[in-house]
Amino acid sequence: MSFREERAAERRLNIVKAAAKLFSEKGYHDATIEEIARELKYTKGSIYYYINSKQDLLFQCHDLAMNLLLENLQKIKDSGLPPDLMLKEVIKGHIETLMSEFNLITVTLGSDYELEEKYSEIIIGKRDRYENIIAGIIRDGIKRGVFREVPVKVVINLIMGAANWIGRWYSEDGPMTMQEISQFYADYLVEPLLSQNPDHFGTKRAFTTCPEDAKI
Amino acid sequence: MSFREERAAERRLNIVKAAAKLFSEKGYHDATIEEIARELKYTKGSIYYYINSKQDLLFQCHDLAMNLLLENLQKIKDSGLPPDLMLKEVIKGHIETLMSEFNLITVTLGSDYELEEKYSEIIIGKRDRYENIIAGIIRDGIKRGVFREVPVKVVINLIMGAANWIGRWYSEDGPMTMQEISQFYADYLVEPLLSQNPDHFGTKRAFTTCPEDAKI
Amino acid sequence: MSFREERAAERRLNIVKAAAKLFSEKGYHDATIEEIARELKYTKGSIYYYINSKQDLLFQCHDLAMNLLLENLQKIKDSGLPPDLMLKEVIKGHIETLMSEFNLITVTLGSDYELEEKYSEIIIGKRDRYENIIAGIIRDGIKRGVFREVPVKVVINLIMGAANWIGRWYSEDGPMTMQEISQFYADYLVEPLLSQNPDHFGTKRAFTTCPEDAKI
Amino acid sequence: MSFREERAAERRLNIVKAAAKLFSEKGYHDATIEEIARELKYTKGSIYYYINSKQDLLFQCHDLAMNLLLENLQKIKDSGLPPDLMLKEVIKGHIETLMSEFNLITVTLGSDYELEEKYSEIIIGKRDRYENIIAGIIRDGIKRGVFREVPVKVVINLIMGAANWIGRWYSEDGPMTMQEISQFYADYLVEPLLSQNPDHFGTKRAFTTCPEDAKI
DNA sequence: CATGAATGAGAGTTCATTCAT
DNA sequence: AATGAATGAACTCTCATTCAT
Repeated sequence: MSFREERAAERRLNIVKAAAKLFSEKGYHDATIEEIARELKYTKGSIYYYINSKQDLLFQCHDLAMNLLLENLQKIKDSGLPPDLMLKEVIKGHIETLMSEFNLITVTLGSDYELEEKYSEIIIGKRDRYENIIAGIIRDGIKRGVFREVPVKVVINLIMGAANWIGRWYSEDGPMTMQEISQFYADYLVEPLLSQNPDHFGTKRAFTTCPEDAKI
Repeated sequence: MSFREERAAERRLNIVKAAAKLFSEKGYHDATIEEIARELKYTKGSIYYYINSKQDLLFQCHDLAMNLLLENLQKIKDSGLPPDLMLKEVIKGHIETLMSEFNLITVTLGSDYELEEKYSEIIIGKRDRYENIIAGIIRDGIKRGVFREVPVKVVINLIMGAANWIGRWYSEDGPMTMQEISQFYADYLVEPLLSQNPDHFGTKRAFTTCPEDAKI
Repeated sequence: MSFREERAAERRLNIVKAAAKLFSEKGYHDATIEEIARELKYTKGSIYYYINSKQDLLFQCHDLAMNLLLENLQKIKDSGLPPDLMLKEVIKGHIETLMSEFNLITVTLGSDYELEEKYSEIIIGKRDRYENIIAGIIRDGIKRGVFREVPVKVVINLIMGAANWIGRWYSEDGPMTMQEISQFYADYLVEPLLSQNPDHFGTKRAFTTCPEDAKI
Repeated sequence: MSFREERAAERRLNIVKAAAKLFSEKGYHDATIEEIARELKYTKGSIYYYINSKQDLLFQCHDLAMNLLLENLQKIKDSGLPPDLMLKEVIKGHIETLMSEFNLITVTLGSDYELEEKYSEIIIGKRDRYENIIAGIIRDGIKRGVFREVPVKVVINLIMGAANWIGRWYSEDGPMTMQEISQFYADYLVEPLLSQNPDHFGTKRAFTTCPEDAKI
């Protein structure tokens, strides 16, 4: 990549981040190209030298966010931890990526309908990959007897929902740090998955048995 | 209420529901008043005979949704069930209200920034009331030794996040019915709260101890 | 006129007066039929039983005002006073009618363009009649040597302008009463017209001689 | 000011003048932005590149007009003429500015209520300044014995009213030129103010004595 | 590269007017 | 005689996008 291309790439990234910030603050529609430009001390016209359209900008936010999440997930998957600890790391990593790249991810977790189909297909593809990797970890845990039999996809959605919601209420001024919260979430959300060994104590678990065909 | 007033009220409700449907499908901004009107075979102008503004319509969606949730919650609170069962009912009730009035709630759970301050104040007030009632139930459970000591608000947010996310992925064609899902969520999300009696078995719970000042 | 017709006529008049009030307060465009109706505790629909259109209402304000002015003028013209005193009475009468029917006249003196041609023709006709009567008085004064030779129409416009403007600034709380003001205006505006007898004193009047063809 | 800024400023001025023309012809409400654009062969959208709102446009008309009047007044005030001649110049200058910037001033003299408060405050401020300067001239004349004792503010309003009305009736095809008219007005309106020396001739002035507390 | 300028499609909103009841 | 309901035409304003310079 030549010097010029590099500089252009850097600017493009800045624009995406500025867009993410504004999209996340005011929503896709209420953030105008003008504002994004102003944020970077560009003019409206200049922005269009680097981007194709506002949609494109939104897509790039989504894409960047998914890439970050996937990258983080891959690292954890390669760590060789046992399934329960690995899943906890996944949850913690998800939450921490989420909060460290707040704007970016807020955009991603915002409504879907804003993204045109040709873009949304790509993003949905990555999201599926993300969830499938996690599903793999859980299924592995089940196979190895660490986790109970559960409807895997449902559990993933439950976990993702809980985690994704954090951006809605978390405040730095609250009594818990981000690390404490992510740890708490990880513990809270993995616990019900654990298959407590019936040999050791006769716990009657509250969970209804999972319908056979729901073990997705 | 006279016959005419009744009919007017009914129409107003229809308009709110149609708006909710479109807001939920395409987002607040992309749904136009014209479309809402078309949905009901009204003209754009006629809509304005019943409403004050598009914002007003959005507010009414939010308000209606919160009222439904509060109403349902109140019933459960008055049921006299023990805390763990009551909390499960709360979760099930939340999810089922959510899914039975899908459009309405999808709107509500969408981005906040769309609602102007004068409206959002009211909605936030109701949301706080809702969460405070649930907090009361959990605190009661803790006091009675049914639940462990936990950061109450964090738990509520965790639960709400998990539950609210369902609208994003649930499909009627999936392998689990709404009832099965809500039951599963209730069980899954209440389980980590239960204080398992240490006399009966020496379970080592995974939870980190909750920071003293976070026991909100 | 039957009882019914009489009542209808009365209502029509009330509507015109309410309209005048609002037109005068907020201007023709910013006053809505709805407001006019509300003022009278009617509904928008009912108003249309009595009037044809908003324009019609505006026209009736104009017409009513002109009739009042003409009526008053006629009385003075018939009084047989000498020209200078008569002109003073005209000015005082004009101002007092103007201020006693404040709303009505404010409307009339507002911009013309609001009145559609078919209506404005009628009003302009009456205005011309009004001015012609006054012109007659002045010309008579000139003929009788009481007034100097002046461009009559210009003088009338000067006088009307000064008088009509009063509505813009007069406040009941001011130091002068309406009567004092109208008297002051009458004196001030007639004085320069008086032909001071050159036999008695050699006043060099400031007035340039009036161009012959301007003695309209 | 760069070349570009200069051109932009010029366009803005053109837009204001075009707006003034249409406002003056059809009234603020009946003149549409579309028409203003058409007048300048712009598109509706382009107009909004230069202005903020229609109100803004109206305000700028008012403001420009007041600035012209104030500028003109200042020049006369600095001329060092004796009070009577100075006042005549003021009247002539007022009328001539008025007629040379006909559209602009017609807008200004039109109804007030059209201007929103935040704007009207500014304009009223300037109008007050204008009237106060004239009041100063008259008071000076009174102090120096050139003018009689009169209620100053009332006289100013009388004069302004007479002058402002000219726009309503003046036609270039009439028998008097603008200069002749403005001279006539100046003479006519100043004459009753002059304190004719009672030593030279025993004129009995028609004026009622001015109420003591009205000598504002 | 950058930008001022221009555009046009469309959105929300208002309101005089009509009409069935 | 009165009114709730409905309508449609018009208007202001916004903004993503384009383009000449």
